[in-house]
Amino acid sequence: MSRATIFDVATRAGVSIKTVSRVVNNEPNVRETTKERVRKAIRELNYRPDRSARNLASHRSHLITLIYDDPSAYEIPSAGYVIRMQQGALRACRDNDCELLIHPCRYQDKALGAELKTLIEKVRPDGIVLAAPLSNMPNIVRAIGATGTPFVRVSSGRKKNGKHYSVSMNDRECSAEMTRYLASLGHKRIAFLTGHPKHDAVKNRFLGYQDGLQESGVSFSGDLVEAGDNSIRSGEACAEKLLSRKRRPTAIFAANDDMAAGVIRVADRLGIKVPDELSVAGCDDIALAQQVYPALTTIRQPLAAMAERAALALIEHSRGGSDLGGEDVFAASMQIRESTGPAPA
Amino acid sequence: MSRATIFDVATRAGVSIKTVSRVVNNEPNVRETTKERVRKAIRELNYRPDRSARNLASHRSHLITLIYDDPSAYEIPSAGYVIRMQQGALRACRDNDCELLIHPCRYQDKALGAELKTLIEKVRPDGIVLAAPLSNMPNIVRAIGATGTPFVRVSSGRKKNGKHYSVSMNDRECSAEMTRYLASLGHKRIAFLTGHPKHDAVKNRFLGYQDGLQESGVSFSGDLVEAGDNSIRSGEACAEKLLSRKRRPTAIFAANDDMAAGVIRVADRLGIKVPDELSVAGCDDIALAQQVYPALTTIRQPLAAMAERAALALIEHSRGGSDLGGEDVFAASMQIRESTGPAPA
DNA sequence: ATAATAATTGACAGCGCTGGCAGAGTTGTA
DNA sequence: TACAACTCTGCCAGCGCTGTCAATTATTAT
Repeated sequence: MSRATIFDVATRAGVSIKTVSRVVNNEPNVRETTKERVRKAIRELNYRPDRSARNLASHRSHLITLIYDDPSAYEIPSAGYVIRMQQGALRACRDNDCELLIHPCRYQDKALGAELKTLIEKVRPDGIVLAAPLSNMPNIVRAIGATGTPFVRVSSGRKKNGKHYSVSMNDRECSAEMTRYLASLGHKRIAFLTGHPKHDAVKNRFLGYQDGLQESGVSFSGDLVEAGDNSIRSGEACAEKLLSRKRRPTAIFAANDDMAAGVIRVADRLGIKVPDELSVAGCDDIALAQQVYPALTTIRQPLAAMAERAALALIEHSRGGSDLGGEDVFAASMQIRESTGPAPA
Repeated sequence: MSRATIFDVATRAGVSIKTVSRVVNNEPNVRETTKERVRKAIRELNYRPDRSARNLASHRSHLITLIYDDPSAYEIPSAGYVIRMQQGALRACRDNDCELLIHPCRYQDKALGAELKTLIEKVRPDGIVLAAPLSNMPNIVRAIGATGTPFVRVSSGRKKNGKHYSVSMNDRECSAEMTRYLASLGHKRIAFLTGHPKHDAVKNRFLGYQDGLQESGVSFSGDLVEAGDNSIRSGEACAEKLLSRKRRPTAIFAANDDMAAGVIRVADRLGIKVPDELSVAGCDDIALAQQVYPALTTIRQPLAAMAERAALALIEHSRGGSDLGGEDVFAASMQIRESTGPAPA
């Protein structure tokens, strides 16, 4: 026996297929008793609307696409970043009768704009969630915008761009908070490791660091800033420079967790006790943060919640709801663990 | 101007829509000159077939669903496992005009069978890739089988089950190889850390360890086996027991990388040099394996390739191709890094 | 050359659902 | 009581494509 169609349900409930459609889609103006009769028939026949037919007739795909830079392409550990985004976006989709399509890609790819354009034309999703760092790349944003498909940018760094709705994080404020926290522990020489210059979020963190110093009455010194590139290795390199000085810093705040892990590793090699002689803080709260010893004090991004909000906005928009505009800012939260402590006397 | 339909293409090429359909779907029996004319029209109109219409008419969804246990549910680091599976499955889909739907879930969930059944009835994918450990759970396999949707089990441990096609790994052989490798370095006291008893793959590794010992002429001793549960903590606990003995092992082979990382951490604390005084080997080659110091010798699973094969088989099957049956076994590969070396004199 | 066969093309009926609109039934109001 | 203003329901025309099958044309065998 083949699967039940809307016609079977209508027949069994003694109504027209249109009425069944109304019940299935929660449209108004159906008498409660009728509704109940239809629901009963649906249950009895185990009826499930056919997605293709529904999509064809309604001109909606019920598909949201999550586009992100593929971490496995570089064997970097931030797979967790992706998983958490997926989790949030999926939550929104599952709650709203949509499906999520994922599209990992490589931000360095010269032809990425064209690739995404083709993808979008093929799939025709109702909306697109564009994750950082792609969300901060003007050519990508432009390519997607050109397709006319609604999209939401999710980025850790805020960026003034009134044209598109975006979901972002208070990166700068949070870095300032972390800096103030370190200062409140008595640290005076707080170093900062900047990250990859192409990565916007990381710039905001540096600004936040400067804010925090100022707010704490600690003067900024360029000597205490080393430039990394987000990798563990670069964190090690920076740490070696900083920790081999006569007056070394008592705290190091890295723009991401990988570099912070590198700092911890170097401190260990040099016999510098963390946190007794050196406090180390990171940013991102990747899985590694809890795997290093001592566990890393860091900043946790509400990635899942951000992606969920983004997907939700798109779904509502596709239902003919609200316009997509403005910006939603999520608050990151400090995760104080074992790698930070009072400044040494 | 709205998007071009098959009708527009047909008109422009001066053929019937059916012929356009033939060209688009690579059906045989279309004259080359006609084909070229149609292709030209397609290019000029930037025509893309409508997925919904096509799916509706062809009774295929062009959707493959990847079902897996959600790592982010436990904050465990093996997000990389999922990412690699996704990558492989996506490759197959992208190459074959299909899309991938992901469905993370929790294997402990009592109602998981029902959840999956609902999902499948709603989405009606052309096929399902079922990842370990779900692929080894009889009730899940049964629930999915009951829907009638073709599925492929992907598991690291082999399992005799003639009924369904499955893609698996030579876990046991590979563990034996690793054990022989350690023995060949002169190690006589090679300890093994078993993993979570519910995790099938891990059992095979223990068997492989025993095989390897035997093949190397090293006698097995229950004293050298400690029971962990796959976590870093349990690896630490096991290592503490093993390394505090009067005659401690000179090599420790852990059933997964997390536990191996725990061993390295303990060795470090106890001042035991790795690999000079102790060789450590793991299994899985998660990102952490390269982040610990020294980098971990381990076994790399061809996860992406396995998932790709699985998805490919499903796609071919959905095209009316081959039956799904039997088993494909993939070979894992040893990754020899810095954590293993000659046995101390 | 002619019949038989194969290759190529087209006509058309759906696939299962939603949107628009009209008709029927109800309630409210003067 | 009559009429307007709702609320509820059904009819039907697609949505854009594929499957089936018949028609037409090219090729090969006799």
